Amino acid sequence: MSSFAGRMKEYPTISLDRFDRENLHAQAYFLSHCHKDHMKGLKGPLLKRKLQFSRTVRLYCSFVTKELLLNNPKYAFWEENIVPLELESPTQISLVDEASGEKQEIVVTLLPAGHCPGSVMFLFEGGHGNVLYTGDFRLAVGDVSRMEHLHSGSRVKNIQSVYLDSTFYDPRFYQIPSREVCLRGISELTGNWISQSPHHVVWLNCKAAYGYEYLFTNLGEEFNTQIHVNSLVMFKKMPEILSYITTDRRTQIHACRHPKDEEFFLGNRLPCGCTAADGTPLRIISIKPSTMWFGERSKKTNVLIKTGNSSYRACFSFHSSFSEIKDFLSYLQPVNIYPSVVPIGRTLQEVTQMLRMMCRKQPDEAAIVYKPLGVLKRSRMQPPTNDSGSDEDLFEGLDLVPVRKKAYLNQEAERENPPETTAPPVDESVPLVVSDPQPVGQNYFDCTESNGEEDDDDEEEEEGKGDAAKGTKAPPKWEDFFSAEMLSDSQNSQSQSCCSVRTASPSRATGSQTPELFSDEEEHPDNEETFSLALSASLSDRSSQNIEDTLILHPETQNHPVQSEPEELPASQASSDFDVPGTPESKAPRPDELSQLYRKLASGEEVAIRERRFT
DNA sequence: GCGATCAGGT
DNA sequence: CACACCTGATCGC
Repeated sequence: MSSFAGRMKEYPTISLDRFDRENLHAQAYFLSHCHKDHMKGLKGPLLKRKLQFSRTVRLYCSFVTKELLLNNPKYAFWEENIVPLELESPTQISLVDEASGEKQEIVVTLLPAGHCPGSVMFLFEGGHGNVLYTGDFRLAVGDVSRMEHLHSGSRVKNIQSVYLDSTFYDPRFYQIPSREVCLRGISELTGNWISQSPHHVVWLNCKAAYGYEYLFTNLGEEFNTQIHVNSLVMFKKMPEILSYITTDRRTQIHACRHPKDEEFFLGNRLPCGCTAADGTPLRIISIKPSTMWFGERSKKTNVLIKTGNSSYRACFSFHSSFSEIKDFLSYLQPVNIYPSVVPIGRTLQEVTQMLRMMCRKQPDEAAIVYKPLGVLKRSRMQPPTNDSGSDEDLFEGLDLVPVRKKAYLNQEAERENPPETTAPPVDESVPLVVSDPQPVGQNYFDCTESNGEEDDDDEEEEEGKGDAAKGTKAPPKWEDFFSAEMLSDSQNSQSQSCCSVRTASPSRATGSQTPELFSDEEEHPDNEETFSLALSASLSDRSSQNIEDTLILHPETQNHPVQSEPEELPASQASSDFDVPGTPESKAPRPDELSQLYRKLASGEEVAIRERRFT
């Protein structure tokens, strides 16, 4: 769960995904997606009051997120202050200090995050550098290399800091089967079951959260049916999702919920109470999407596990795996990385240390490391700074020191996996000093920011002992996962001149579909009235044959090798300089445009990932 | 009665 | 298999 306190060092007057405490004073708010752990304080009375007195405070998010948010009346007071932004459209925003009238301009670009419908990452470009706040994300290996707005021509933009969804940034979660593979597993199991008879139904035991929608749309499409859910209202403006869900219980695929649904299921009942008309009992299996991960060398990559007579667990992840995150970071090579999550069993120090290895190597640090006696002192460019207060208290409780790469020379080289994605050079061109905030798409920045205060280095031995003492099974040593090769790789890639892009399966930018989002929106199915499936009683009973106990599906067997197909990329890509409309308040789209937008966003259409980009 | 927080559940 | 929630108990206002 996110423990991000809401603010970024570079732009401390804005708050993201946190709306309580210090964040009450922010000049602008950003919501990456509509999960509750990213909405803390968002309906608070203090914030509500603030809005009544402020003329300038806005909440920026995607169109889909706005729609999902306003679906809950508790957030309705935001309506006038929400500015939905289109994906991949750099937008200039004024940050206004209402007391002094001071203004600061910043450009924000929403990038698809693949976490749930409407989920985005925020790229900020302004006087204090380019920073990327990922929110929660699931991107496949290679996806980042196709994101136009992270590039400037053929170069990767110079990213000062990444505020990272580090949920699975731990070698234990080295690999998580791809979305496509997981989907195929679920799809095959579903198909095998429901084709046996009309009485065979599948219950998708999904938690109440957005993110499963793409499962519904894909299954709906594949089996030419609709999935039964409790409510359609949240998707009323998202036809691409809406067309695959229904409140009509006469369907063989259900994702409905009930507070006692597990109990129901044990009694062979669906959460909606649906039964067969003629008294023939339904034959129900449950499929529970949940995260499954595998270590680096594990050959076991089953995406389905049988957990009971008629229940299954299916692999499904909202978050990128360790190797996906590594790919993402080693491509971007930010100067700093700040984790927003500490994986359980880990400590912040460990994660921070692991992340250091993914940071860009700082030239002056190389000097420090390799030329110990203070040779060369490079002159530093100080970023323009108006931080008046101390930054330290921004990150309450979290010891978030700028993470920078150090030399780790003691790794055994033993890595067979080649670097996942090769990064083009980072654009370190000298920033123009910004006198005029208009020009956007430009990197102001500086790669040698505050150095500094790094006093805490070696605490990990203690931590390790602590873990052992607690009896927690010690997670694998992370050092093993960063071999010398990898370290040198991230350096090499800087000197590489062209971008080799892999064609990994494009990730769905925005999935779609889920039952109830907000708890306060009830409307439970009425279980008194049992609906009947009007079906013939031809029940082929091969029901209770035992299926093997564990694994059902090996993705490898159907996985198309994700080799790097060359992909027709001219080595010299025309550098399109991005035009940035100055759209401080982003005009409201017309209704027709809007519904198109919703469709795109909601369907998980690959909005971001257009092949055309490098042509 | 509402909200925040925690424990415990899936 | 560790997600993103629920519910229920307790406490303070």
